[in-house]
Amino acid sequence: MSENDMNKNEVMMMGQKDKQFVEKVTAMEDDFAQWYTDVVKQAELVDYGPVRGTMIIKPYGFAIWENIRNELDRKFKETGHSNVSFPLFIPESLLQKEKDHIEGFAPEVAWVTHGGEEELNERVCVRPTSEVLFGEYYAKTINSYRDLPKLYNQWSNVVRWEKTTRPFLRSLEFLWQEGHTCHATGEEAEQETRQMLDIYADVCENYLAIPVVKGRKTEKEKFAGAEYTLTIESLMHDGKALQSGTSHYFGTGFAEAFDIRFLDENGEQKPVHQTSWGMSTRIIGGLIMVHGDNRGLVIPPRIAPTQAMIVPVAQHKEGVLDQAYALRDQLQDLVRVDIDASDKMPGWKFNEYEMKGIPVRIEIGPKDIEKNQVVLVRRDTGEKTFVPRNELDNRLPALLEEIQQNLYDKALAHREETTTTAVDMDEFARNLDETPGFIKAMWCGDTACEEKIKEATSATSRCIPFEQEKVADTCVCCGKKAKEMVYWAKAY
RNA sequence: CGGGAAGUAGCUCAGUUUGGCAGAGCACAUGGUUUGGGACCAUGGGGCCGCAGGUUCAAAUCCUGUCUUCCCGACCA
Repeated sequence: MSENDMNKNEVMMMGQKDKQFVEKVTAMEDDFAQWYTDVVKQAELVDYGPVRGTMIIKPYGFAIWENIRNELDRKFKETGHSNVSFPLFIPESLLQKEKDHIEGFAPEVAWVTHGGEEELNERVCVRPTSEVLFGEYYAKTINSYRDLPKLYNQWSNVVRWEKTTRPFLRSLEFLWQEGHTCHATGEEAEQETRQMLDIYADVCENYLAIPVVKGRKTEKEKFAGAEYTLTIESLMHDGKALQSGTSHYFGTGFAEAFDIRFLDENGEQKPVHQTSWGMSTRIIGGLIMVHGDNRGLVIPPRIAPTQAMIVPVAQHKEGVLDQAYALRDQLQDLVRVDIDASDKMPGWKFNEYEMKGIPVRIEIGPKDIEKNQVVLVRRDTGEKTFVPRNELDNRLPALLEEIQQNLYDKALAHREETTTTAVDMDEFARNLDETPGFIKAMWCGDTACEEKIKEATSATSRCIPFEQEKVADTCVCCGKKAKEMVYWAKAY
């Protein structure tokens, strides 16, 4: 079943009464960008801040971020990393120290020029990322091989003065984590780079139910100042790609610029080998665009702040609320369950929690109490099942797992359906137009071809996947001998 | 940064053409009746008409500037 068919069916399933609801959210087939904006607002994830491009992350949006954060943080700590907090400001002279780095970020840093009324001797920027702060600190504090490895991470906000902005996908300020590590050898640093990418992929696939392609960025797309950048790329519902997490290997480039040296076992001065890696609130944008539908958000159970919402029906009737609360008490050690006992109409609540993407709704009313059952309604398929109370402890967690798996399977199927191969530019352009998604195509390794492809189609190289596959012998653009297979797509 | 659209109650918008008392629906509060897909009746509260100038006896309305949001493009590791 194609995505379009699925959407039509979903709309049909809504029935007559929900037409007014549909008007609240633009249909994704009509205008995907508007659909995204509508969902973000209607699901109460964010509001806009007073400065252009800034956002207020509301309780529900932040709860989702907290769950993602907790999962990542747990894995960082399991792999030996420590959390720290570095300053918000970077003096200009420090930012200038690594040439490629400053060139990459200069166009989008925010500068502070005054403290109160007084002009500063040296202006300071608000961190767009913190490599230089960590670099300067490591230079002061690392002396011996015994100080290595240094495995630091920080959860912070950063500022990049973007021209156009959208909630989560591109905002002037965003939340993320940035890991910065130093190692005695290149091999160890490269292992770290890969390890962190694998953690990002794990969280994406197993918690957010977002399938990813792992690979390396081209020279053109890599991080400013890195030796190479590893990335996980995911595919949104509209066929555009989202860079979902990156892990950079710096070699000794920053160490040399910042003079981060250590004495090894033989008493020799050596530069450290570094990495940095980050994942941001941008991934929430990915979550919305991978799983969402015309009724709003769909949150995968493992990351959902509320996994099941109890909606009492005819709650004014004797015993209904008591039973509903008893149900919550019964379930709350098993799943993240909540109850809406407000005096809103049940239909209002149904729509509200569908908009918020809560994986399962549990209805309990007089008829259910009489039959000693509840009604479970899946958010992903809309399917209703009647479940005896004494089976609920087993069936509910099982259903949540099933939903989690189904969301991943659906997202993967969509990616597979829209991933095509192209051997020449005609086919490339046709695929991009007819089945927007990833295009697998061979590349000669020349940046000029990348630029040409971007100019002609507005698609960019997303990554050189670790899992290579030879789809032709020659470069899709210039026809010369191909070096490697690259995933291409229009990107966010 | 270019092109387009918009900003009036918490939300969606009417009113702007042709200057003359600040409006509706939803939401909110109170009371009552309701409750298996966005209930109903009654009463009530809520406004710097984005902001700053200007024109005028009089500005939501006309003029200038500016800020913000949305869509498209350019830019963006």
